[in-house]
Amino acid sequence: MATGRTHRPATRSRGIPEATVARLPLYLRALTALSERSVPTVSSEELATAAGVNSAKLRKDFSYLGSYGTRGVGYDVEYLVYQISRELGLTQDWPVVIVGIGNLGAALANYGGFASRGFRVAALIDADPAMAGKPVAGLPVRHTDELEAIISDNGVSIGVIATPAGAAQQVCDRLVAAGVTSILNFAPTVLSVPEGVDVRKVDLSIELQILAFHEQRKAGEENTPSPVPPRSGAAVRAAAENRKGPDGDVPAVMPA
Amino acid sequence: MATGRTHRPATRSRGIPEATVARLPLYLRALTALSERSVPTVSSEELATAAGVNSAKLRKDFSYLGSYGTRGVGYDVEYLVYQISRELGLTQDWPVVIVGIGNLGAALANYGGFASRGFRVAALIDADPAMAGKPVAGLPVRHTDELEAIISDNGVSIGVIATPAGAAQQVCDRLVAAGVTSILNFAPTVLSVPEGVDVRKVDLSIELQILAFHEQRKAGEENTPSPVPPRSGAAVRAAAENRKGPDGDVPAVMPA
DNA sequence: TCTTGTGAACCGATTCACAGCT
DNA sequence: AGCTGTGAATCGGTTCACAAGA
Repeated sequence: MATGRTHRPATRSRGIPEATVARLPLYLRALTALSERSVPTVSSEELATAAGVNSAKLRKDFSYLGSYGTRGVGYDVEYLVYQISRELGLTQDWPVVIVGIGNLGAALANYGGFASRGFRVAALIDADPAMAGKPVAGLPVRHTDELEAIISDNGVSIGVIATPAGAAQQVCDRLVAAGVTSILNFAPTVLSVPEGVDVRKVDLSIELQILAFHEQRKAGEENTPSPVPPRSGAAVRAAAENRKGPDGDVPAVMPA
Repeated sequence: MATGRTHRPATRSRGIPEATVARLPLYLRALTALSERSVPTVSSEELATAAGVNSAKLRKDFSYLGSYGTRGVGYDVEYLVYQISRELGLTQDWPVVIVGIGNLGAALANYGGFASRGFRVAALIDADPAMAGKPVAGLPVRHTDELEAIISDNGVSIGVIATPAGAAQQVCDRLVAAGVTSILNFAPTVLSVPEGVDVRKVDLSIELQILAFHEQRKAGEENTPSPVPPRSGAAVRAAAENRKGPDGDVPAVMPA
């Protein structure tokens, strides 16, 4: 990595670990709840419990932001809410576009958590001309033709893709060409983007498959004598040759 | 962690790294696409590109499953599809329930990728009596009262929570009490579950906040002389005392 | 000759444990 | 006395680079 490394003398060097960044929203949510209950201060232990992490991790995370706590006391809730909000960039507002207003896109448009916390739905975009003009979540759906204009008119830098998998890459390309540099992808495809563009993926079926893996594991522990019979290299090859698995024909596995 | 450590003599020890498990669905998707195009074999390099990872990682991942490739040739697509499917537990089918049939729940119910790949929507459940009986995605919505019966009648072990945040924990408790041991949570809350229950979280607003963080970082690199003015401990304390941030009053940050 | 499979080095993140401050 | 902040140890995961094998 050849980042110009801002040579700061003694103070905290920029560069918060990615894992920490991913937890800041969690802390922020917990802190916001405390703030609403007018709790003035909170210890790392209490806050960690509320956020579902352990206290050492939380303290280390906060230490990357600066020394915002008070030894012997804890953290000032309001102050921390502000610091984390600022660190995450939530003190400014981010216009976002949602592309693909099917069931999921509509659900996202209606999702309340979207509007709060500095995010604002600037436009809903769909390729279906029949959708154009229809109001969804109080906004008229715009046609894909307008995509570039919408992005630049609103200074949109974050795009949400909720199209079918087949359309995702080309929508992505258009978003990027129009100036979007952060993408949240709900379509079950790998998107390729140029350097400098961030993509985050939310994939229902991947999550379910991960759960199924562990679920199967649990079931196996209870009643299987040997969880999976280990197979020798020879057996493996043989099975590969005649398209057979250890327990019968290879089943037709469904496409994504 | 006090897992009984199954002492297997020489053969591959059980225990696929979590990071690897999380990528198996990705490989499976890429392989399924190749399979549909009747591609017989694939090299680690090609498959890695299709799945959006690097080839060394992919080979290491596969090595945990066994020696399923052929040196100098690559991997047999059909065979690998089957092996990964089996490893993930997709050769059996998993009945799932979706609780909370609002916009999101309905979108999930309609999501095609759900039905394929061994997952079957056993029931849609909602607390609103007015919803009961209404068909969503071809299934009648059932009332929450029936939750326990539905779980046990259908042998459901995977539950999807798409309720508002406030209801999520109690729905979770009921699911777990009824026998569910894997939960996919779309509600923006930390769920607490007993040992042995897996929870995976999908959280739109967290993903957006992470993107915003990086987006802000990008913007800062272009035009800010010094990204964030470093603040001394004294200044920090002072700010905390009078509820002030470095650039004004602490703004009212929205709740989740 | 080509591509897999894997030790070994490396790197980031988590946990431990305690010094430092209130 | 109590709780934060952080070096040091540890762990899990990634990358490197090459030996093994088709």
